[in-house]
Amino acid sequence: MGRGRVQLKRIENNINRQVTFSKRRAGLLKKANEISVLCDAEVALIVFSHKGKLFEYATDSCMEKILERHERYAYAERQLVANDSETQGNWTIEYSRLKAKIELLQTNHRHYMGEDLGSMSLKELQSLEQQLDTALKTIRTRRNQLMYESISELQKKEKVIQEQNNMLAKKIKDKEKANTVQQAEPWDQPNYRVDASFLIQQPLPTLNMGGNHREEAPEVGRNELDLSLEPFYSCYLGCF
Amino acid sequence: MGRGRVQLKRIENNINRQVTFSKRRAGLLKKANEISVLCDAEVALIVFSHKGKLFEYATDSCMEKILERHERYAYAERQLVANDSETQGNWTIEYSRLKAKIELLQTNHRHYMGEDLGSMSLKELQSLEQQLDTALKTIRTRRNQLMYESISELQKKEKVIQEQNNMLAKKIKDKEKANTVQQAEPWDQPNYRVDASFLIQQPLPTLNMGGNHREEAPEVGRNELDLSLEPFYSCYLGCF
DNA sequence: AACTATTTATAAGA
DNA sequence: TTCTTATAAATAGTT
Repeated sequence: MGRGRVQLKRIENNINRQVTFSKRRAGLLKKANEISVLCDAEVALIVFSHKGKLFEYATDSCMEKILERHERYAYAERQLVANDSETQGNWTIEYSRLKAKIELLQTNHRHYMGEDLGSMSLKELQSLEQQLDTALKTIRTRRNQLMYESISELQKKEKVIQEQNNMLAKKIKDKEKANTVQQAEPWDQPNYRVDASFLIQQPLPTLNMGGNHREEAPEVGRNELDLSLEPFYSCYLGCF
Repeated sequence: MGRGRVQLKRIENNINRQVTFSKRRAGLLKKANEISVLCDAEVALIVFSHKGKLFEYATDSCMEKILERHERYAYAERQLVANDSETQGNWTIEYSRLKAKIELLQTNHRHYMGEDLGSMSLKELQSLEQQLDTALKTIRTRRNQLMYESISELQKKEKVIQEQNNMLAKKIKDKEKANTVQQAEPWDQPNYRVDASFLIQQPLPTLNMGGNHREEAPEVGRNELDLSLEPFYSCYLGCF
């Protein structure tokens, strides 16, 4: 169905594979629904993309019900030999089934956690790598947003403080002037002016936190933070 | 696809319904296989005919594996549904199920913690890596939140500094006054400047938050945080 | 089950 | 992603 014949083998081109997947997934789900409705059948369809995203369809949106029905069937087939109706045997069988299930779940989970990877195919490993990559991108985007907002806030604050400092300096200067008028002498000292300037002369901190950290969270307790604002802000002056 | 259009509703004629079911079932299974192969997807398809007969397709003939994977995805939803579905069932069985679920949860958790990874296949390893990346994102988001809170703290601190500035100004004023009274020349003293400068000369804390730790969450109580913001934020300078 | 007339699905290209 | 279009496929009705 298309402009060219389709070879029934994996599409190597990444883009094409993804596009084809989207289209065929839609088609498959549609047809699953159609046969379900037209023929009064019960259908459960589960599709995991190469990247691990889940898509599913189930008649009447009742996936669990169908899966359980299937499980019963599959189990019955496995136990081709007769069970004595609803007696103790059932319990034992059920128990065995659950036990097997647990084992499978445990194995799967172990793999998700990064254990027992020896049995994974290259395909599977590639899939995992892709998913992690995407997630990482999203996180970084969000972090950047948050950082940007924080910086904006800081810049605003910086302005306010700076103005206040200026005001303060000016006030002192005025005072000095008044003094001069009264006393003349001492205010002529060159140092006097300098004395007030400390208000805006902030030491630029040398920080070693730049770039390469990968840690999740700072281990620093919140309430013991040294909130010296000046150096903090100064860090960012060069960033914009 | 045929000589007439299809109404998306149950085919009432029994024969027609059965025939259509056969045809469409074959088509559906074929397409399920195609998307699986072409797009490297993992597909599970379960179809129960109106009469209850089971037909199924699973990528690599590994139905159980795919169903388990699905179960992991839908676990949260499952928990909601699971309770109703088997209330009447054997208590012992129900108990076994619950036990199994608990076990699964525990296993999953262990995996998320990074334990017991030894048995994973390459494919499985890939999958796990993706999950970890996602976790990493979440963690970083949380860190951003913490940073935001730190900023709030900074703002509070800012207030304190302002007050200190005010104090300083007042001090200067007093000094000046005293000086005037004494007529001396205290302003030439090198110490004068230094005396006031304490207000802005904060020790720069040396923080080890930079890079290589991998702990998920700081075990430090929030109220004990060292809020020295400067180095903390500087961590990010390299990130933009 | 086979056979087609048609409808659908979809590969490519934009 | 979405739309368009040429074609391949699927399939409804028929035999």
